[in-house]
Amino acid sequence: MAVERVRKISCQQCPLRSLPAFRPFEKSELAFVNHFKRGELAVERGATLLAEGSHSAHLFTVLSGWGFRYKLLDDGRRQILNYVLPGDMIGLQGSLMGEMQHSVETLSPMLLCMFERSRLMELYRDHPGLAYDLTWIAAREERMLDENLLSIGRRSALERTAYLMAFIGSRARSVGLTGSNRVEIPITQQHVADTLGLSLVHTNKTIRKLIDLKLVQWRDGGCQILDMAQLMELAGWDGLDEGQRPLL
Amino acid sequence: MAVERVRKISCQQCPLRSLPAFRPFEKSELAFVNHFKRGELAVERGATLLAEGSHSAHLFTVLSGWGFRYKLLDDGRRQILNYVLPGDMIGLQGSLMGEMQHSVETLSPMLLCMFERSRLMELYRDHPGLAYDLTWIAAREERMLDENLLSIGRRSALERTAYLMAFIGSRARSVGLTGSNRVEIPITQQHVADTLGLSLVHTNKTIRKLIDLKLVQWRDGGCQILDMAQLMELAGWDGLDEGQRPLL
DNA sequence: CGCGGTTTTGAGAATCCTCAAAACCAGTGG
DNA sequence: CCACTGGTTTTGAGGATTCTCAAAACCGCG
Repeated sequence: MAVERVRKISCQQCPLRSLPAFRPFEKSELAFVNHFKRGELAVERGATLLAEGSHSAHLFTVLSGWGFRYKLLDDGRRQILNYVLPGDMIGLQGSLMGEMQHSVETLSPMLLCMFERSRLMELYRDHPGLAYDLTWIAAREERMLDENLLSIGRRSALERTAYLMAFIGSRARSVGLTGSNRVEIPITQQHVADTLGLSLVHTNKTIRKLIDLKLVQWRDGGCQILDMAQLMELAGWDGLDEGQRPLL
Repeated sequence: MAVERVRKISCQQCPLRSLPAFRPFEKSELAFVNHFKRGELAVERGATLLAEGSHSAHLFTVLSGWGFRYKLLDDGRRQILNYVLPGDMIGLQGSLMGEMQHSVETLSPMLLCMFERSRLMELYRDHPGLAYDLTWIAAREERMLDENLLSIGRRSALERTAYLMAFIGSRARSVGLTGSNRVEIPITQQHVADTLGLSLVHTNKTIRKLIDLKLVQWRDGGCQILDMAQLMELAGWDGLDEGQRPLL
């Protein structure tokens, strides 16, 4: 995984932080986060950031780029568990519990914020607000997984696909990833299939229906959302109710 | 939900705490948890402990009994997300984030430990170790959901069913729920179906195969695990690697 | 004995899968 | 500039899995 260290931008002037999706931080919190941050990391598309079974889990926050978390069965069947977008933490589970039980791979070039795992205790000791935030972040992930589970378990292929597009689309929109006013998602239909528990062929036929309905577009090796409202309607999904969230 | 308050047993002499599954607590931690605990609650089978959409989420730990978390689609389709056993927390997600996004129902009479949600900040402020534990607990739930997602998404009906039996069985065993040396699980096949994303009929036919293989038994309105190792083998599942975990 | 909840069985149908091959497309090297 | 390559999308066809509908059997309980 060709990796490149780059200079460290201070958290105080992190471009993400000004987005309305994130709650404003106190000066002291910001100072600690900045102290907690070791540096930045640039990785290319297709890199494996964290590997299942590994014990040296690092702790990151995504500054830019897309990725996904997944697990494999012994015979190679893959299940994508969730996607990671700018502002999301990676490796919290592994940092707390020791061994990684899932892998994380990039879908695009990605810029990451690396944290000093050894300072985690310091965080809990001196910054209860941030500690609370970390639990909150874990609970948010849990919530997304609950939704995904509902989707895979109980929605039809068409509903599921519509749900996934709307889900990723609205997450992307919330962090300003609206390239030329239209959300673009750098995933292949194989990723969609592995997320939804469907075969590639059937996924393709299902996506085609969404394309024919003009709800999405498939271009340049990725997906564009054309009509979020209709997708949500089709999926019977109300959207994420998130107010502001913490950004570490 | 006919509810009955009962007297408060001190956390210091909580019967669960002596199980090897739980990490020993410091005196000061125990003292705080005891202070955090408001009292106990006894509910009967079939009670709805927490309801999706509700804002008055309480925070509990299960002392005894079984339950499950679930979500519903508008038309009534139900997805069971996970089960709750003695030692598990209920309502953490809702306590932190405000609104409940799932419901919790009991599968048996249940005895609960109620916590004073207003003291959560106190916990984060004065007990970093416990704060860490709460994040850990959230991460553990996330891990279980990851597993369930993998199962529903990528395992066949037979593998899925074997996985679920082994999963619940080993969780039960880890908290000493081995009634007469054989794990007994108080769920119906409808619950299994709603957990695995299968229809009731197909679930029944799949369970029958496991019964014919003498891996499980179905008796007295519940399920008994006969051969955990074989179930794990069939599912291609390695088991929970959990060491000791916190008990709040 | 009757009742409600649960499990079981059968049968036909819909969904979704696998296999296989073609089409498409961007990037690479000749 | 074009042929080649590897990755991705598309299409067709047959088959397996899983679903729905319907009814019967079972079972503890009042």
